[in-house]
Order: sequence, then structure tokens, then C-alpha cells
Amino acid sequence: MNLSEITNGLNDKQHQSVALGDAQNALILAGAGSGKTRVLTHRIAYLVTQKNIHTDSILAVTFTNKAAAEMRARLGLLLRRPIQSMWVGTFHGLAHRLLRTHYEKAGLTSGFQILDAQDQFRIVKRLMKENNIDESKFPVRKVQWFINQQKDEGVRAQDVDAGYNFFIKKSLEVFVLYESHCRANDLIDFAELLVRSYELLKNNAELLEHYQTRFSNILVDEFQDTNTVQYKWIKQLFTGRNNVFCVGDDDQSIYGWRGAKIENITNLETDFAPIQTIRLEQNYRSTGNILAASNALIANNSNRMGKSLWTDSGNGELIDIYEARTETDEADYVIRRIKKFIKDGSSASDCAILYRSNAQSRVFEDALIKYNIPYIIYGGLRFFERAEIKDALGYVRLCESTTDNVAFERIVNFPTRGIGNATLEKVREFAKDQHTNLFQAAIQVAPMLPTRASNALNGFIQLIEQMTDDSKNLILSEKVAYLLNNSGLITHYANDKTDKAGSKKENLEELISAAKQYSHDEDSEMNEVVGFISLASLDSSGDANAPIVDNVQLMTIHSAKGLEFPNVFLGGLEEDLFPSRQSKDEPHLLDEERRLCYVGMTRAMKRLTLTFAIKRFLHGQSLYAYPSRFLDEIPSEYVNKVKAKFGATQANYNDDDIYNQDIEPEANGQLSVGAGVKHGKFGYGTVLNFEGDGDSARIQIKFKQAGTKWLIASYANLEFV
DNA sequence: ACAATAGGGATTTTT
DNA sequence: TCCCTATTGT
Repeated sequence: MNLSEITNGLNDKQHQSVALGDAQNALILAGAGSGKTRVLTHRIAYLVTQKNIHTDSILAVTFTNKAAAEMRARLGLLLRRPIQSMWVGTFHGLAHRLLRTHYEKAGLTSGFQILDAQDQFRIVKRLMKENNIDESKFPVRKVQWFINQQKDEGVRAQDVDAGYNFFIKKSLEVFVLYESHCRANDLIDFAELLVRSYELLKNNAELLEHYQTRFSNILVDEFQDTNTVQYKWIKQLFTGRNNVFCVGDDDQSIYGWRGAKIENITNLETDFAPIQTIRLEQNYRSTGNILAASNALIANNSNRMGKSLWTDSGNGELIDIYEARTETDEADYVIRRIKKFIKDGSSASDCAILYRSNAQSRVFEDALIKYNIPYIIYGGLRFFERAEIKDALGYVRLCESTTDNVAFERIVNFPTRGIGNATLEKVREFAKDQHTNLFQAAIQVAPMLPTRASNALNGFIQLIEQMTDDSKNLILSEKVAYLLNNSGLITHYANDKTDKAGSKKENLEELISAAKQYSHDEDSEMNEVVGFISLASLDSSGDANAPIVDNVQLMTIHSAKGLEFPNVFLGGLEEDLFPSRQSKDEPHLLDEERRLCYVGMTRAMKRLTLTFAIKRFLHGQSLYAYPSRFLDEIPSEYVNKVKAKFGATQANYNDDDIYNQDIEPEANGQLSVGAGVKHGKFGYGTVLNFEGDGDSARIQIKFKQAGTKWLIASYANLEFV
């Protein structure tokens, strides 16, 4: 492959970044929409094809599975050679790989398990309960948060100085308990993946040297989001004989609250010296007005590295700022505008509604339903985080290894089989005294229990043993299917007449196809089942299938990072909401809010609309709000102000006059998303979603009284209203 | 063991 | 307001 194939279509700065010498450390300050992913992948292609760097010598780190997958896909296309074995992945994924490969040196057994945030919560909670620590004084969430905060800093319990802070003292007690529990049970939480793999290399000079020599080129994406351990992790691998290529944007650092250190990006210049800094400031995404407004906003932050986006594609439309009377009015305005965009030829998926907090989505949702516009809300529970999926995986895990206490706790009495808390306490105590796992303890304890409890527990033990035996020769997906059917989970949901049973059963079937689709890496240290379980923990999205429907996109600004949309609506620009109440009095927190606003604004390609409400119903009460200070920071020359028309006397009304157009709520009397329906038992509702057609169609309906339900069309006897 | 009820809390969530 | 938890009653 020749050089021009790699540098074709790049601008000067991009070209310069991609074609730096292979021994050059670089920091690429890549503004929003400046083509950073492109630079990163082309850089790798350049190293491999022009500098003959072996693909095994490249380490490329991202934050999300999505980014890693995208990079892999693009690299595959560019290099036209297999990149399977290449170290391209997330920090957590690569740390996991290190730990699986060197589990013994890391002080683990081969079957160690990954704890996700939920598992971790349950364990912290249990430990607190066992040690009589009052949850009302020390909320589990906060203690869990504290523990993770320490770990993100690379700090162990023994290293924490509690001082005189009572909360920290108590949290530290739990931290100590938690650490020993995890060590005793071979459990690794997300932060631990990083800390442990860092310590693994730190304590094994040979191993460290091996990887330092092997990775001649280390590339890191979204560097502004690295936390302390991640920074140390990279720095550890850096010797000065190899080199780093870091891409980031200090203005888009929005995860400080999760331990990300924006300073890391400035520390690069000293810790990885000599390093060349290149700024990518040409933006290919947004119009001139959107960029000018965003630049003006972010200019109010202190300690920036300095960067100013520009475009050569014209000013475009002004930014609309809509003053709504209430949050309902805000939503109504936004949805009418969207309806108009769609009418004028946009597709629904070109429109995104972004907000600071999830609670804001509801009102927009109601309005979308009212106007019969399909939508999708991102965020919320992901596939592998769903209770029924975790239950199912609990059976898979326990049958894979009876030492898996987390799985045991989860499924021992689910579906309920008469094993109560009293029985479990005895099992736990026995396990603790005898230093054995819960399953072994159950076997020992069962004969000593009263008949009823004994039978129940024995029933469970036999079930697990039986299923393990029967399924041991099945392939992964068959095993999952077998366990679902024989564990009683499917039956449980079949007998469950309540609302969500149908969709849960469906999710379980989806799990079988996820198992079918799972492609196991033969060279892996893990067996197929462990690999699948690890994947479920590390990439909980489970969204192999892209959404097919043309939907308006609703999400928080945080989840919108890295995305772009032609028409963006940014809602709730009010003091105490955005910037949030908790952040407004602390300068560094306020700066992060401003960056968040900047990220939101720079998602827009063509049209950007900012809205705020004078009065908002929040947490059960109506509150008056001031417009966000961020609005004042946008120069008026880029802005078109719009006000609610109803009864307004001084309304400066200058948009497309959407209230005079034929934009009205619709109920078209057919099965479609947003259609109004009446059900004999549940009353009035609106169609949220449906699949299939004719008698076999399943319809998801949000009832005014009865909540959201999936119904079978042929049984539901719906009346369209 | 489970349903009904009352009380408290309520940003953001890449892994 | 909504959602999650702890408590209470059956």
C-alpha cells in the first residue's frame, strides 16, 4: 500500500499527525468533529505499512467497546489483513486480557470472575449488613462510590488516611472487608481490572519489560477521560524507547466526576517528553454559527489548552433559543419543530433531543407520542444488565463452576423454591467458618436442617448437579437454552401474568441468540463459557443488531458524546438544572458543566435549538427557574430568540411560525407508534412499539393507569381511538 | 414468601 | 413525580 492511499483526503494537520516519525511522541488535540478517529486509524495504518511496524507491536486503547469495534473495523478495511490478534481494545478489555494471560502472577485462579457495578453493589450491601453498618447513615451507593474512587486513584484500603472524617472511616472499614472478600472469592471489579493489571506489571519486572519492548507504539483515544490508574498504566509501558500517540480534547472532558483527570492531558508534556502537540481545529461537522457560539461558550473556562474550531462551510442558520413557559411547552415546541423538519424532508433519526438528566426525557416522550413520531431513548438498563439475563447467566455460571458465590447468591432462591433467609444465613456462616464456597457449604449444611428447608436446599443442589451433568457436552448456545428451560426460569415467566413477563421471556430467547452469535477466540486463555460470561460483564450493551426504525433520538448529553446529528435540540437550559445545582458553586465543577454544554452544542451539524422553561415541574413540585448562564455566554449575533406564542404580547416571534402550520397531534386509527388505543381491562393507552402483523403482532402499550405492557394483538381486543 | 404500603431520595454512568 | 427500599401484614 502506498502512502497516498493512507493520506488521501486528509488536511494538513491531519496529514502531519498521521505521518509523524515512528519514534515521535505526539499529543493530538482534536476538536469536536475534526476527524480524530480517522487520524488514529490512519496513523496505525501508516505505522504498519510505511514504517513496517508489526501489528503485534501496536497497542491501541479506547474507552468504549463501540469505539474499539469501530477502530477494528476501519483498520481491517485499511490494512486488508487480519487484525484479530492486535491489541486494540478498551482499557478494561486489555487489562482483562493481561490478567487472564498471567492470572497466576496476578494472584488469581484461572476462573476469576468480573463483578459489574450491580454485583459490586450487592456485595458491599451484604458486607455492610453482616457487619451492622447502618445503611441509612452510610448509603451503600456512597460507600461503593468511595471504594471505586480510591481504586480509580490506584489506592488500596491500607493506603487511605481516613483522618477524622467519620464517613470516610466507616467507608474504609467496608473497603477493607470488601477487598478481603474479593480476594477470597477471586472477584475482580471494573476498577480492579486496571489496578490489578497495573500491579501485575509493577511487581514483575520481566513481564513489564516484555510488554515495554513488545509495544513500540502506544495509541490512546479520548485521553482527556483517563483516570489516574489508566494514566499510570500507560506511563508504565512507556520507556522512551517506544512512543505514545495520544488523541484527546480537554474541552470535551465530561467524566471528571468518575475520576477522569483532565490534568493528565497536560501532564503528558512533562511525563512523555519530548512530545509534539498538534491541534486539529478544522471542523467538518457543524455550521459556522454553531461553532462560533460553541467557541464563545467554552472560552469562559479557565485552564484550557486553547483551541478554536473553524469551518469553511459557511455560517448556516442562527441558533434558536426558545423560552418556554413550562417543560410541557418546551417539549411541545421541540416536537412541533421536529414534525416540521420531517415534513420538510428530514428523517426522524436526523433529529436528536439531548438533555442533562434522564428525568427530562419523560415530557419529550409524552409529546412524541402525542404527535405520533417514532422515537428511541438511549440509556437505561442495557441487555446484559437486565435482571432476567443476569439470573440466566447465574445458572450458566454456577453450572460452569460451583465455586461462583456471586452466582449462587443470585439464583439459589430464584425462581423461589422455599429457601429462605434463615437457611441461607446458616449456609453463609458454614462457608465462612470452613473456608469453603457456598455450594459446598449448602451440601454440608442441608442434612442438618429441618425437613422442609433441607428438602428445598437439596432440591437446589440436585438441580444444579443434574443440569451440570446433562449439559456438559452441549455447545454454548444449546447449554444456555437447556439451562433456561430446566432451571425453571422460562416456566417462571410463563406463569407470570404480570406486565413485563412477555418481554422478559423474549429477552431470555435473545440471550440464546447472543450465545449463538458469540465467536470465541480459540487462542484465548478462557474456555468458551467463561469468555461469554466475561463479554457479558465487559460489554453489557449486547446490541449486535442496529436499530432499523427511523426514530428521533433521545439521550443525555453524556451518551451523545462522539455522535452527531443534523438537528439537535438541547433542553432544560436553566440554572440549577444545567448547570446542575450541585455543580454551580464549585468553579471546577462548573467548568465541567460548561464543557458538557459545549459537547452538546457541537453535536449539531445544521440546526441547533436550545430551550429553557421558566417554570418546571421537577421532583413533584413546580419551580421557577432562571435561564442558564450558558445562554448569556453565547453572543447574540449567533442567536434567534423565540418565545411561546400563546397570549404573549411582546413575543419576538421569528421562526418558521410552527404554530400556524398544519402540525397537530394525530391519532390515525391504525396500528402505528403513537396511536391511541382502548383496552377492555387496562383502559386508555398509547402504542409505544409493535412487532409483527396480523394476529401474531405483539404491541407495546403505555396505559394511562396500568403502566406499560406488551400485548398479543389477537387476544388484546384493542379499540383504536 | 409475597403483596401492599410507607418513607426517602432524586445529575451524568464509557467499563 | 417516580423509583427503590424497608416494613408490615397475610
